[in-house]
Amino acid sequence: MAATNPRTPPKPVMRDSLIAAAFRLFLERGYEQTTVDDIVTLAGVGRRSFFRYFPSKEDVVFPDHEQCLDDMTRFLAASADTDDPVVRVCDAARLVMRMYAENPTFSVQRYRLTREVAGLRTYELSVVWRYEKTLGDYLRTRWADRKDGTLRANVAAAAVVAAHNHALRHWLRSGGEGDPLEEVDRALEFVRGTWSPDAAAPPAGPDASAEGADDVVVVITKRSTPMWRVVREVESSLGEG
Amino acid sequence: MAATNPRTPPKPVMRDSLIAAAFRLFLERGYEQTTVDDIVTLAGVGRRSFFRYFPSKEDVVFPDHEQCLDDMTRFLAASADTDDPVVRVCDAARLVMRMYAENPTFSVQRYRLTREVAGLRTYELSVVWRYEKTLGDYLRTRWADRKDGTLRANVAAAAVVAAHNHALRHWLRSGGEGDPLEEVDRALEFVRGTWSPDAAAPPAGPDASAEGADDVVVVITKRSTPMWRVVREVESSLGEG
DNA sequence: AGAATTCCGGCACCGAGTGCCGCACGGGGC
DNA sequence: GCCCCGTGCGGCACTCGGTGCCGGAATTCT
Repeated sequence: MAATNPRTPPKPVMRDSLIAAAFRLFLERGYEQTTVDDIVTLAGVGRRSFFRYFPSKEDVVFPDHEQCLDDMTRFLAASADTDDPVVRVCDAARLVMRMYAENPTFSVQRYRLTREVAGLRTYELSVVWRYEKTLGDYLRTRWADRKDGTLRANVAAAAVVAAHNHALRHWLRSGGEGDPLEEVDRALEFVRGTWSPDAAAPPAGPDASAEGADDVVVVITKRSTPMWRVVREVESSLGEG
Repeated sequence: MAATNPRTPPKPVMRDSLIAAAFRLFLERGYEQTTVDDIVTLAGVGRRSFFRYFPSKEDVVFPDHEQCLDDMTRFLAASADTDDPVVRVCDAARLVMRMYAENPTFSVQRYRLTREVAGLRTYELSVVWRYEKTLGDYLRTRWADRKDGTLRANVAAAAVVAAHNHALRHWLRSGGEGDPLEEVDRALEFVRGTWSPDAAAPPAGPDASAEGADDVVVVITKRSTPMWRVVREVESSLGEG
């Protein structure tokens, strides 16, 4: 071995070396076949230090999500009230995709792990849930005055997360080829266009948005139709303005 | 609890007594403060038997989800191709809500546990994910010919699950008062009306099943909506016929 | 330099989960 | 009656993730 580098710029040297050692072992012999003792032995540190930097063995697989979640929270907190909430939330989702895109090989390797190991998959689920909750909380406050605002917020957050994950997984399955940002844009556009028709993207002129409050309900019935149901549909949709 | 379910071929005596003992201890001294040894001691059985009936300590908190997931899978597999996929998926979500509604007190107690204990929350997340995946798989096969079918399926499944959870959590937070089925119907109606405009239909539609070909397309758009988008939705939904 | 704080390693310990073995059933078969 | 065999249960003994605690070394402050 060459002489150790005397330059140690920041402080997270041990943290990074633990991540490196962990992934080396995870990829070559599997996650569950690797014990924490194996990791700390390879990294040349004490076992106790591992749990100082990572609260659990699973956390070492997702070392950057905590930071990304902070970024998203700050991003949403810094949004103006004039912005379209849905657009803002889509941009927040793009933040996550950008994090994945920064290290394609690392992201792909991690994806292979999470696909095989059930424990890592559930851990990733909990991370995704925190993202979704962050988006949902933001939408909830923005739509606090709206009737069914919380329901709308929950569903919208779930749809955005689902679209993001769709694009992300497709990109990861391809091995990190192509531009994931482009893919997630397509998916989010689909969500925004299909789910939330207000403030459509392509035409920048949303008519009757200022103080109109005039709901437009279009009912198209083809052939014979049980009218009682159509009436109920219209009534229920008019009931929530 | 009286013996209710006749569909239990094996002898669930020990299993039920383990569940009862576990919840007694969980509710009186907390989940993490209760060890598996405490449970088996109270139940009067050996420690090894616990893990014969429940693969992990968390599984004892969700003893009925496995059965419910099977029910949902069978329900979707038994659906005719003429059914509206979205309606079918909403009915599948109702199945889950019905399971919760069968034992309100038990559901509320479990809800309190999952709210406090982080480990149980992530476990519940993994269960919800399996439901969502089941719904998504079904929609994916139904929309295989559609452009962006998988994206549509993922987002729709996520929206349905989010709406279901919204109604469920609201009902659980109220302590199990009122009719949760009614609440989930409202929430699912919102999703179907807002997200998927094609073919609004009653859950048990007696019409349109005899000789078919009488498609009813109802498009409801809230607020002012760019008409080109409505037209596009109608056209695409008519193209499937 | 001396003191205080922080960082690290090495225990000892707890609890979840597993493999293995022995035992007590219970039911045929003869 | 006996023996045989499959099954369900209990009781180890063990691994491994995770935590509390303490002593020592490195670093920083004054």
